[in-house]
Amino acid sequence: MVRKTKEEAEQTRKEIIESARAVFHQCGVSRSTLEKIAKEAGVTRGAIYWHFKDKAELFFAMREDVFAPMVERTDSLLLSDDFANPLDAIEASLKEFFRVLDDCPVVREVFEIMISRCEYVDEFSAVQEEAGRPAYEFLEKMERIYRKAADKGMLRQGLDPTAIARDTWAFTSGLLHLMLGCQKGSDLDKQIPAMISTHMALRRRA
Amino acid sequence: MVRKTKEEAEQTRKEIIESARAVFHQCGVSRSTLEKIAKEAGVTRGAIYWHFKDKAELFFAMREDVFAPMVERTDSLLLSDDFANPLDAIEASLKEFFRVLDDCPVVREVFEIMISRCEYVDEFSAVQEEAGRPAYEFLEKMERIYRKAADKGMLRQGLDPTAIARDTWAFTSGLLHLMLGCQKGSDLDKQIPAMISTHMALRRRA
DNA sequence: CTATTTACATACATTCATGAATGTTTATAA
DNA sequence: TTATAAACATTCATGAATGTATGTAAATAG
Repeated sequence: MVRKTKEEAEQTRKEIIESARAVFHQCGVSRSTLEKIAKEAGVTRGAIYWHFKDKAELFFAMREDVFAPMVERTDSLLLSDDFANPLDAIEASLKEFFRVLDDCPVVREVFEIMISRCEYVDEFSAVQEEAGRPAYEFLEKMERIYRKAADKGMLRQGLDPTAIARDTWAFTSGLLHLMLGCQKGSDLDKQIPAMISTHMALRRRA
Repeated sequence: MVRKTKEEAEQTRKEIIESARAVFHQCGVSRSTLEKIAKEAGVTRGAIYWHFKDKAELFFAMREDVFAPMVERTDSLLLSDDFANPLDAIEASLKEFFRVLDDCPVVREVFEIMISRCEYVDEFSAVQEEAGRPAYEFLEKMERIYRKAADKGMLRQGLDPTAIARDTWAFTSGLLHLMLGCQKGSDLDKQIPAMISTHMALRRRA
């Protein structure tokens, strides 16, 4: 039985991506053979080669599925007008980001793959650059919002918006890596909201 | 010409490690074949198998060569008695860490390999755990020193040593990852000392 | 209704990469 | 001085993994 309908084909495409995520997460990207992924998805390598040019393209597709919604989600909080204090927008956005990471296994797995189960060389160095752009955009957003907070007088005296934006930038990156890196026996997950609160409290007006 | 003297053998061992670092950095660990590494070192795979059980063991050796001196170096500053203010010890230690990373290519390459050119699965998941321990020890040290600073009255009012230790922990991890990840065209390197100063200034008594 | 694609499965050729086995000198210990 | 073992080089067998080429049945366009 071959030649499925268009919707069925789209479904197998999704199943291949799901399987790729599972196998990537378990074996690491380089040790994940297309045969394993195909078997996990209940298809043959032929199906994968039909939908994707090679493993790299499959990897990109898997990543994009998760990244875009994530950025949109956090940005909507970051740029929301519902917060009188811009610092509250930052705090809410950061907490939302890590909350999703904490209780959405799909998202978490993709981030774990990207952080500790992929080697960024050759075809994959492009991924690293693409992941670097959102990071820099995050920095710019932080700077803008901290400046707005300063204008509104919500920032603690003597703080430079650019400088503390960089501090928040590094803090967020580090939190992400620590959460996904040293997960095992640690109860870090539960302390993250408090850590974010502490971080923001450092820059609130007394 | 075979059967070198003991010192010569030790020398080729070191050359193998050097070559492994170069090849790991260029190709990523999984795509680094022992043949490539051997050729780079001017030996054959036989030599590598003589000195190391397999690629993983070679990887561990390469890592250990760089890590231990690094921890010792930063710890000596961190636990030094030369600083009247414990916060100065932290600041000096962090700056020293990133200074070495910045102008010692060997150290930088090893960290880059560990962060973005290695997949932490199977044999290598042990590496991640070993790298996680120093991270937790760093957290504990931070906590102790911040507490000491609090006792001496050098800490800004209302700050909890444990909480800001975690903040510094995440900050440092993030700085490391940002520095090694998004290196390319950014001038991040030059801003790192200022970022550390800013970070510490946030917790100094006004 | 049939011609053409689509959406795969199957088969094949080729290319590494590994680990072990074995060979070969030569330092070194006795 | 010689036996032993160190420090490699060479060779071999084997097992993936990849990409491509080809087969094929069913959906769909006309």
